[in-house]
Amino acid sequence: MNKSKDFLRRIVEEDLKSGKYQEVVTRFPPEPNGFPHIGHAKSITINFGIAKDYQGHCNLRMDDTNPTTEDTKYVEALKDAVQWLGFEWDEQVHFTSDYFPKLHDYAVELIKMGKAYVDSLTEEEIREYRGTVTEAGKRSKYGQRTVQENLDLFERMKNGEFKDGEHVLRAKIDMSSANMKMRDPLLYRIRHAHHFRAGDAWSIYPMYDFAHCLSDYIEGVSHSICTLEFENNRDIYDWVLDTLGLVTPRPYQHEFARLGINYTVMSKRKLLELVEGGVVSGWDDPRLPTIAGYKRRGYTPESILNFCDGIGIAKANSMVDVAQLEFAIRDDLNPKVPRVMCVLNPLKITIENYEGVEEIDAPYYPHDVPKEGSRKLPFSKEIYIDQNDFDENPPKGYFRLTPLQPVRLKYAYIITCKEVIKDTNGNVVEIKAEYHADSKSGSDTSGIKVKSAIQWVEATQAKSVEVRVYDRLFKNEAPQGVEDINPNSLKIIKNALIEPAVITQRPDVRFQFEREGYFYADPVDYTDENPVFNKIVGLKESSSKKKKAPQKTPKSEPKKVQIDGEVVAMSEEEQVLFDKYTNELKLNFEVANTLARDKKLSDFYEEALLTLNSPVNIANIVTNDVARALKQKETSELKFSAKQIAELIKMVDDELISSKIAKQVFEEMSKSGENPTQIVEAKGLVQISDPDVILPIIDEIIAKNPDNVEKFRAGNRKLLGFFVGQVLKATKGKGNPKVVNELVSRELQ
RNA sequence: UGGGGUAUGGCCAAGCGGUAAGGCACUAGUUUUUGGUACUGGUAUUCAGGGGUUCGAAUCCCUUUACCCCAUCCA
Repeated sequence: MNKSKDFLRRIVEEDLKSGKYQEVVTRFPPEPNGFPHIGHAKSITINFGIAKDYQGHCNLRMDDTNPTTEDTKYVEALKDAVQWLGFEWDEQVHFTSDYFPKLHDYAVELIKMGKAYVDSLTEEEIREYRGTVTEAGKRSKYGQRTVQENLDLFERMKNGEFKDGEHVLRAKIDMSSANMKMRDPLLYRIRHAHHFRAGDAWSIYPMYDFAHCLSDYIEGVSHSICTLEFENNRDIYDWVLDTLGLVTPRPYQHEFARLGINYTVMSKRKLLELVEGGVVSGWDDPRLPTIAGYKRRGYTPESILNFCDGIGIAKANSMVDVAQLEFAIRDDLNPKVPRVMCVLNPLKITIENYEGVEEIDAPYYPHDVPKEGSRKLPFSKEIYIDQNDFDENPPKGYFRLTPLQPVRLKYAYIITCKEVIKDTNGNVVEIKAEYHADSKSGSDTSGIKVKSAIQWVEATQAKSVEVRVYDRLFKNEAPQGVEDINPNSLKIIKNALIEPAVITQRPDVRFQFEREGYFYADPVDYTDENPVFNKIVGLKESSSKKKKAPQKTPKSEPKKVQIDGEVVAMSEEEQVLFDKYTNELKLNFEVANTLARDKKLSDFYEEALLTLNSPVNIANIVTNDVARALKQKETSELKFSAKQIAELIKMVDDELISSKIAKQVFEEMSKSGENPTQIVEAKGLVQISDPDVILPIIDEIIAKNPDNVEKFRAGNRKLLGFFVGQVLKATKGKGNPKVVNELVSRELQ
């Protein structure tokens, strides 16, 4: 139960530990312009889950900055989703629109700072001026406007003096930024539209990039968690808060990968298409990946939560297999719901040697579900079984009823087929059978061996019900649109037959129809007169039962050959350096190449060489470790000098310390800037090479790990690293690894 | 093409220089009056490819490749 933490929780823990925040505050910030889907559920479990885990809190905030697309019906759906999943928000639901006045004031402040201006270019011009990903953009001439002008214009925008699109407010950042998002992003636009909450009070509305960070700040959010596609927006997020001088504690944005599931679509646009195009019956169509859809289908909140928990949180775009979701719901329902019998495709059986009626007591739960409850099953000479449970010409390995193979009617008797009656088309329409009176379940003395027990219903008392059998909405793993719709995603069975107790006793709303799957009494269409059940998910089927299993070829794909791209040629200058390094200094090709191509590195290297003539070892540490430090910083920002590196390598050359220790010292040095010799002395890092000291430690480790020794001797050579590591750890890293390695392998023989 | 990300089994995903976790899927067996469940076992000589550093690399360095995001007055 030591499940490792995801990267977000790790960040939160660090921030709490370092005192950056006293309390973690997150938020779930959907735009109320569509129904929430399971991707939102992931976000909800992350945001509310983290708040819960660290005793913080999470706000539910409607990001309602675009009056033309949003609607209050969506906020209800969003609230419902959060509640259904079992989370609570503090006091009230927050709305970005509540902050419009504050947001406006911040905008004015920015203008006064000369950091925002009113632009009056047309929409098209703005696009042109923005440039492209490879070409810089250029600032509009309106960027020259004075603070006074901007203030005045912005005020008049607010007062509704202009038409939509006449002006916008933009941040004054950098029109040539490599990050397109930073090319003077729009902050406010004019919209003479009715806002579902703010009414007609505003004629200007803030853009996402301006409103979101400030709303987070206003609410005291500590960790603003969003999906990957906002990575580029993080720069604006920081810019706005920094520019306004909104410091400690202020929120920081962190991104995770959104959820993708195969055989379905998740984008709001595509979902909307399906709903509006009438492809599905509505936002709560049970085939949709919407929360409303899952809810209507019969999924439990627990199953969704467990699913979200199971898939993890990371930054790699991924596509989760629906099988994982199906597992979550089966796993949740299996120990909870009553088992009942329902025949989906009825086939009449007449038991010729049975007379009268009886009632059979049958438990609602199987032996492995520790729950109580039972019902009476009527039994008579006329019953129905499922068409699939009889086969006149069975394939090998068929367990159910055949002309030659008897079968048990679950909880009741064993029957044997006597006659198969067909219609004019050759379809089996009825079976005449005989039952074995001494085979009654629980007191079977017949000695007949059957391979299966099947579900059945008594003909006269069975209730006719409608069963809606759902399958995946799309036939493709990564569907593009309606052309990929699975034509068989909904099969309505009007006259399925169910045992009477289900309708009369109503022991639950969710059931397992034995040997079929899990079903849910449809919360909308179910009535006592016309009961309707939705199939939630089928039972898992072992491969032997699957008819024509869509056998996926295991793998055996030829290994992909990866083409190497071309490396940029060296400049003349670099080439000279490269030749010198390989020929004179005898550096290996790769090291020389790295050094020669990087001016910062080669300069640093040459300087270190001045102090110590150990070209190879210095080259190695410079290309590997110094290079890492230099990735983030300039040479001048480094805490250590080339001279100190030389000093460090001197110790390695003198075998005073191992290269492993050298790395450790290097880390220390790059943090503190202390002299390497001092670090070595202060920490007593001088290496131990004396076998007399090392041997006892090795023996101890060997004595402590007898099973690993055995495994090693059995041929698991990888364990050598384990032992060396243990010994090195015991010497606090001071053991001479080369010596330790030799001694360990000798001792283990 | 500039910038920002990401690559670990069929699908997710841990791992942060010292024995490649776990779940789903798959598979074999045991139990079973659900071809369900439960239980037990099997499934990566290898971490996108190639080099380098190191006694030791999925982890550090160099390099190549593939995929995703950014040029809405959407969020």
